Amino acid sequence: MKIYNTLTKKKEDFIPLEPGKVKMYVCGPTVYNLIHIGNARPMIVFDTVRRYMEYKGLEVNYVSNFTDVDDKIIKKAVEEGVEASVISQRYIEECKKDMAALNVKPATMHPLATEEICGMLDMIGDLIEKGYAYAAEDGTVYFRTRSFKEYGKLSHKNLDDLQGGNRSLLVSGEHQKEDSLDFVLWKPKKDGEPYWESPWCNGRPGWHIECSVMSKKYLGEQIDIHAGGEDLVFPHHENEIAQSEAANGKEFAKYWMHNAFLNIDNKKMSKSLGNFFTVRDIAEKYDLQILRFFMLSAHYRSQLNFSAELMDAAKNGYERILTSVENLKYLLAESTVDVLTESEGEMLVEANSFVTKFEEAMEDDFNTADALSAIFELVKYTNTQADSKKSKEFLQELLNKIKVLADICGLVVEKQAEILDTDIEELIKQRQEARKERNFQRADEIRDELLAKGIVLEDTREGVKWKRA
RNA sequence: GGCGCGGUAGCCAAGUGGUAAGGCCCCGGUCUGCAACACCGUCAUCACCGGUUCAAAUCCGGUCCGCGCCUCCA
Repeated sequence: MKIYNTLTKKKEDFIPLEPGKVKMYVCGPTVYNLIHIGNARPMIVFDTVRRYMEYKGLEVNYVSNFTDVDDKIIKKAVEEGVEASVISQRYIEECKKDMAALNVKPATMHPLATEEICGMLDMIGDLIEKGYAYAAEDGTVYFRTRSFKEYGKLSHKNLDDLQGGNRSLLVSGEHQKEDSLDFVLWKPKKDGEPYWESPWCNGRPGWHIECSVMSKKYLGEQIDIHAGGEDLVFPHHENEIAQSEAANGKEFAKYWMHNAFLNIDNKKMSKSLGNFFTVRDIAEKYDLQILRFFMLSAHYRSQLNFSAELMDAAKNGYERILTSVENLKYLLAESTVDVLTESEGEMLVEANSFVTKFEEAMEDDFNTADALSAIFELVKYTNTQADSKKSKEFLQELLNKIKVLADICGLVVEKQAEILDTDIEELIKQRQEARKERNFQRADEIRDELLAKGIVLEDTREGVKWKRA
């Protein structure tokens, strides 16, 4: 299994610190609103990474936080006149609903920043003691960036460029820093803000320290994979490395994975451009499985563009897989042969080549676009070979293969048993009778009537099938 | 200014040395009362220029175009 490592800018063989086990930390969202579709990309991508690893028999300890203390949360709380925790709790619940709809597995652990303050105070104290951090007059604690010799190794920046290039960005209140590159570990509260007591001042943590602390607490001082959106490379992940490695004295994460951004109609998504979509917005128009399929149709490290046209194309592609699965289930019920024949055995060997292709794609830095193409080839093979004369065992094997591969991608391809309203059932029966009598006008009327109710009929060789539009 | 990424068919997207996967959309056909589904078939020489090589979309140099990050946006 190869993983592209931002740290080394190379694809590397994945070797877990502990054989058979994976410690993985994925930076989660700040919960001040419903999550947007950009937030969904890392969730889907890294959930797929996790699923593939589990498929390969690795035990994945997957930790993903919710940042529940932050300026934006406080701002929203002030606007609504409620406690910050009301806002964060609300959006954590909503986020979990969206994740479930996207078929993103819950993390092994979803820690909250506000519940890990003690650990943060410990780590900050430790950093001060070791000379990596200092408290300013007003109680703000800063990390002494230049004291960490390897600072910049992840984002491949050198400190002098950073300082020189950003001198103009120095803002007021920064004068108390020893160096403009220093970043905040702990900051004083302002009026009306939530705060915690600390040796330096009543205040709250900086953003970066929480991930260092939660990662350490739930996964240990050294982890296998740390992941997130590419915008987090600098400064967030760079700062995490500085904090963790300075405090723990050992390499923090072996592999750093970053997904590229999702654009909307070729522009960066932003509220001011009016092209901002929450996952909930998309759910009104599409089954979220289609969004997941769409996200996996490109490599996670390439920029992906979102548009209604592309979602419609994704819908059609995704349904091609569903149709094949439905057909297999139908044939399975029709088949009267139980045992696999020799020629069917040979066909399964051929079908297996698509499974191999799928795995090879995933082994190569999780090339989901290529992996999906392997599923399509398997689907094509299935559509060509499967018919009601084949044995149940053969059909079941094909069905299993498709389901297993789709499940690695987190795609649900089996519609849940839907219950027909009795009047719909009755209409379908009436239409069949009309067709028998070659009263096609009546048959079409009924079909249109059902279509108006969102029921699409298909007269296949195997009988009448229906689905919701 | 610094660092980095990308330009492959109408659209999306794999492929990083040996004569272009897959999906969507068109078009022709089979099946079908029709439609839908499915199947068969058709559809590109890989931004441009030059170089290396027996051989390049794939390596090197240049040009044009698009994009990202550079202190809290996934």
